Amino acid sequence: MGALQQSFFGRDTLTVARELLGKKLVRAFRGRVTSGMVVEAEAYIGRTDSACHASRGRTERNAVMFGPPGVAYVYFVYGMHSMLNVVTEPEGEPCAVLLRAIVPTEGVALMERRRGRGGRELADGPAKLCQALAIDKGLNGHDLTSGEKLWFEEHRGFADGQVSRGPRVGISYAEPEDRDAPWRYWVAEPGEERGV
DNA sequence: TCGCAGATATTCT
DNA sequence: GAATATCTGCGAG
Repeated sequence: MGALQQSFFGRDTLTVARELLGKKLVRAFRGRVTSGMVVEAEAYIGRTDSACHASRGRTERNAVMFGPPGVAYVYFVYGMHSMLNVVTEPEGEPCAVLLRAIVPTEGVALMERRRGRGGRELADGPAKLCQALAIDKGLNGHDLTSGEKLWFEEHRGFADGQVSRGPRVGISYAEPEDRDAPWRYWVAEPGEERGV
């Protein structure tokens, strides 16, 4: 099958964030498969980005970002929410892409069960996405190129006209110049999002 | 339909 | 002890 390899992730973070749109995120858990198409992502560029966790130096929590690309960086915030990131750029560069939203494609019923909700609210936020796919900190450091448990596949692409760019969300603590950086990418018209 | 405040646990100072 | 890359519920319009 076509799990995306390290060569895809080991590039410029903004490029990876942009090209991740339209890719399929697949999760295998307890013999069942759930998946969804990525429609929103944000880039966090460690060294020069005050919004990135790694900008304040290496800690035990963000150590994964300093490792090789193609690895999952999962962390906890607000006491109840997990978030899924993918490490990018060559090893030693603490950069990552935060996945903010997906459109469910397989295992929708199971996701609704895990979320206790359905429809558009199913996985249109970083924490919702993790809950829908049963992602928790146990997957921190997981190798996404192995094709096990959690990985990315080719699915479809989006033309530039369908992709919007803008400032990132929830990083008011960052320096103004980083706050305003248009490093968030999302699909303006997925086409079938309102179908359900 | 929109905007605001509370919740909850891990991490860092 | 304080802060956090959020979500949900509630109340008013």
